[in-house]
Amino acid sequence: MRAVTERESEVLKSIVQEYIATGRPVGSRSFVQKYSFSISPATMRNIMYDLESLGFLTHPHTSAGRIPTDTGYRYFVDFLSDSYDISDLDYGYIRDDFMRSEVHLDKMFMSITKMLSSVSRLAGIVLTPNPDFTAVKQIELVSIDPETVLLIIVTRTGVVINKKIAISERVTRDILFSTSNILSSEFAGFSIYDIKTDILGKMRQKYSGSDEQICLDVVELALNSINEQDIFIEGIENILHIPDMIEKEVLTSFLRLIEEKKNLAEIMQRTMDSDSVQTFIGSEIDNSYVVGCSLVACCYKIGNKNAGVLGVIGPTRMDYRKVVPLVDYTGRLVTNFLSSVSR
Amino acid sequence: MRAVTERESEVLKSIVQEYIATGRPVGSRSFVQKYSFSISPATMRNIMYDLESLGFLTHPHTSAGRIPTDTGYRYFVDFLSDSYDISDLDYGYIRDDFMRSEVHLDKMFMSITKMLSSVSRLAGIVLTPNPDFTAVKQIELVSIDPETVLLIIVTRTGVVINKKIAISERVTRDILFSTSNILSSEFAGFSIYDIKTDILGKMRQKYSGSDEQICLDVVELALNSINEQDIFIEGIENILHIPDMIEKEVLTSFLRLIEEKKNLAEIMQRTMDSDSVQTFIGSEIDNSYVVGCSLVACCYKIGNKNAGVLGVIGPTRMDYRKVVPLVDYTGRLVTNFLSSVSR
DNA sequence: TGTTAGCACTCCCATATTTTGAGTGCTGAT
DNA sequence: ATCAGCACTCAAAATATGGGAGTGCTAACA
Repeated sequence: MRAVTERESEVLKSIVQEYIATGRPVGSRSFVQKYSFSISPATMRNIMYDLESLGFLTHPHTSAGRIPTDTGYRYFVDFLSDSYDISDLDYGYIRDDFMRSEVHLDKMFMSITKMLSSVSRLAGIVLTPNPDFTAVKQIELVSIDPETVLLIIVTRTGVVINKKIAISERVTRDILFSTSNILSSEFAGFSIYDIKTDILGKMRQKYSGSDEQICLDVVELALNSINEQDIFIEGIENILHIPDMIEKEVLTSFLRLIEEKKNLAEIMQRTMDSDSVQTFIGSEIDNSYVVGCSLVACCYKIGNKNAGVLGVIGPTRMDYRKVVPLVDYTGRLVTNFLSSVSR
Repeated sequence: MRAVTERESEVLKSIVQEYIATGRPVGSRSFVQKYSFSISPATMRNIMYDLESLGFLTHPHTSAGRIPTDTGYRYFVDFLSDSYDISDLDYGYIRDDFMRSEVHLDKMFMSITKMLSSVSRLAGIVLTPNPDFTAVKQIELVSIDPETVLLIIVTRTGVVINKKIAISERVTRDILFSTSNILSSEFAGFSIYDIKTDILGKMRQKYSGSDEQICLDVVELALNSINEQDIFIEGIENILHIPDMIEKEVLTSFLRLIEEKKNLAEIMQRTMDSDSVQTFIGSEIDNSYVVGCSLVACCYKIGNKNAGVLGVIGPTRMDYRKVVPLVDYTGRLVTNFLSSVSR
């Protein structure tokens, strides 16, 4: 497959933009006119034909204008879309709004989700931080009945995680207390990830044979089963006011997508490796069923580790030039906030 | 306004049933035929006319059949609908399914919500128990930094509630520890409600002037701010496959309803006073905006106090004969489960 | 060889027109 | 009270019709 020429690129870019703006198939004549191309409609048709052979465009029926394929959007987003500059969009008020919001972390994420949705006029989505990567501030063991111990972890971000642990052997309150102290002093400042991969091993040697050993084992088990990532979605009703979505197939795939939160979390996770905004267009989201929807997402960090993901879900025909910088900006905002709060 | 005659009742009942089944306005001729009424269509028209004057029926336009008004549905549900018998519907498998599910309470509620949605083919909804009414098993205070104490409450149902408390005055670990012990012994077995209304007052007298007094005050504050009721909703996409819902107004009001979880929780709360299944038809849900949606809900208990609410949301034209017993049955199921688990 | 005008053809779409069928409301007779 | 009969209504489906915006192709031109 041959490369795309300069002129073809330019045309493709304009076609995608035009289609994003109007939602109607783009035909040669009016398009040449509107965008003041200095070529005739006939030439435009030839270019369109070529772009179609290359897989970037298609038409709904013989005598209709062209619309972008998923591949076309992909090429547009990767190479052609010049995002608006943040400063042009004036997101200052977002920051102000945001800073006024409560310190409670869950509420913060909820308000971020709402904000993403209301600014983009699409659905906002936030995956809360993977606790593995947040630094532990304090850790505590509390006996709640003879066979159960409650493990409480307070993170630097102020989140409280608790996990019940079944404990078979008899462990006295004193042992719990001393283990708590040991854990707090040894774990403080490290992330759960560090603890699991590194610290626990060292401690096992250090305390082998002692009474506290028993506790260490179950604590490890408990740490491995921590899985407190939540997903927030807001603005579903925005989506329904979008004409593209009324097509039953599209709407169904959207709803199935957001209802299967577990699956959605996995999809979001794929962003975790990257530091920049990622777009998932149509079937790229989930090769099975998704039609007509796209996801724009990026990570936010705690410390210097990617901890969670936030973004926007909407129709494939969305204004990436605006959505991408919005997601980008919001990501940085959350990153900054979390680093200020977990200090 | 005069009373409804026997015959009118019978006709109304059949009309509502017919409309629930078909979704099409019920006209006199075909209706008389289908239901083998021994009257002529003309007479039927007269009856329909009367039912319309009474406010139970309406027509979409002059030459269309009749459809029930919200008042009509209300009358139907209150006086005319003979619910299916549980045994006819064979919900045994629900119980089996359910008993196989995990003991973790959140997961239990989630699976109940899913079950309600999949059996009714509508949206299932569960309001988790008001912690006020669940008995406290254990209570613990843990210092997490000089100005903050974490209050941990474990309920008999195994739910862990935690609440950060800002504490201004210097409180030593020892005082926290002894307060924890006092709280655990004094509170154990009582509900948070009991504690707030009764126990705390008595304790204040008992410990007035002591070091622990300081803690008691903040604990009271913390108890008052506990508000851990969650709402689970599942099966939203079921709703979209229902022809009644495609009307934009209906769909929007449905989505606005379920998106405003806080508001929805309040609506569900209204069921708390009653021990039987409640139906909210159309505007009864929320006198402002709701059109075409109904809520069928009932309470489940912990001990003998109504603790939470579960139910089904769907179009007003839903099959109450099936939905009502389903909700009823599920409520009992959850009640039984909770009493078995909190023993 | 790339560009373009011209032309035949296609097909959607909006609009109007007609037909059909299920319905109502009324009236006068039983 | 009940009901047959009839005129009337209206939505929805089926059927035209014209126009507009589009494509693809070809042949000529720079």
